[in-house]
Amino acid sequence: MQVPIVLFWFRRDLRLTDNAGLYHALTSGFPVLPIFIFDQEILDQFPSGPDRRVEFIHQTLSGISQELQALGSTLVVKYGKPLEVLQTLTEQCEVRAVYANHDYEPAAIARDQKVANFLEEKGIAFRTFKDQVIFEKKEVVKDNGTPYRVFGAYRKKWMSTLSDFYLSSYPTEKYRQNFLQTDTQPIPSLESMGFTPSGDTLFPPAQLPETIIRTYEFTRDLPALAGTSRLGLHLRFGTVSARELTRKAVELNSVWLGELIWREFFMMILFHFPHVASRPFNLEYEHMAWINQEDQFERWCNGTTGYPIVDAGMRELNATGFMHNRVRMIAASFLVKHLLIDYRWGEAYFAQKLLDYDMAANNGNWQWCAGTGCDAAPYFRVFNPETQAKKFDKHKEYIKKWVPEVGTSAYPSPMVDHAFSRERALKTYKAALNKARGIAEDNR
DNA sequence: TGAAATGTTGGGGCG
DNA sequence: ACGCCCCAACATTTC
Repeated sequence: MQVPIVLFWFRRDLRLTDNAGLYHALTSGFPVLPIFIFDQEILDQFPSGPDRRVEFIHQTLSGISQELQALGSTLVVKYGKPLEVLQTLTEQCEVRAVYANHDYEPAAIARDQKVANFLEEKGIAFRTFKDQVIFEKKEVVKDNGTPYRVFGAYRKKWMSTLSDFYLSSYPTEKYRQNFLQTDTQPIPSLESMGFTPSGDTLFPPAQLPETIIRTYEFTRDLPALAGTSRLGLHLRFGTVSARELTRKAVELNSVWLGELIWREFFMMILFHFPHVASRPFNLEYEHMAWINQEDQFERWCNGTTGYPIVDAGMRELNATGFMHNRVRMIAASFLVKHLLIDYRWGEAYFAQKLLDYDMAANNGNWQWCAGTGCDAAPYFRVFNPETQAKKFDKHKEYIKKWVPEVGTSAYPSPMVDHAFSRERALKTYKAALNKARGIAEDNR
């Protein structure tokens, strides 16, 4: 004898509070069975060994599972292909609907389309909701209905569209009794999915550091300070609510609010221009004659370029899965402009290493640095790594933390000359544009 | 959310 | 006294 239920499918929204899709599931009139699927096809591409992001998800799911257990319910966690897992579950249980939150990355959209087709065949509703952003898709577009390409204009419209309506929380905790009452199910171990625990179970806290946010614009560029929120990881996996953060940002600091709007800007860009996932937003830069020298890329990855601020950043990334935002810009600019290595190489490296990796933000910011992106830094803006270090790490506190041998014979000399590299970058970018425009004229 | 090159201004030394 | 030069400081332009 089976009771009809609905599923809530956790993806990038790993929290029980203020969760749009979960709220709608809990108020559907049917008991809710929450599920999470470790996507085997994605995880199998990852190298075996420790993976901090998988561990973070695993740890978070354990917490959710315990909370549900205390309510007499459970979280069902599976390791497999989403479609197959859903097929099995819909055979085992009488599922009336599947609830989830919107996911905007191209691969996620394709996955959800397949799931939607399957569920439709079975006569099961697939109900999805906006949750990870304040405004999605076409909610903030120009008056003529086309997407913005300039951040300042987008922000203005975003701000004028904002109202309390968009920021109010979904009171999921009021409906906790609507989880399906059932026995606890175990969560697959990291080992069973091909990973080994790293032994480091510490992650940045999911609370907004109010003091840091209040003074954000005065401290955000100083990598030696803890002057940034470090909430990227939590925004990525939905362990904080975007609505709650935005409410606080409105209250505390419009500059920091701007960072949240940048996040939505790049998500909007990826949604409307999915080609950016693999190609430059500005297609003229497909004509860039990247040098792409592997041994140079390796030195950048390892943090042995001979430019201390770049090396400090890369070593921080390699050691912790985090890099301070100012240093991300300097390191990215160096790879792209000084070494003339395709921004996609750097993008892929950050994707592999960053705990807070988010496709839209990573892609948007790399393209911003490379000058290939939407409303990007102009190509001729070339960071001087030494000037940047003097400005933002005057006393070399950050540099010495990550590059202790700086100033000794153990530290390499600069792998490329700044003045030379700068000139070379300017010439190469200009040549790419000339080529693109020449071809465009031929086609007329 | 640059940096470098070039241009302008104005104070002070000096003949 | 005055013009000239130097050059730092600041502003503008260019990449």
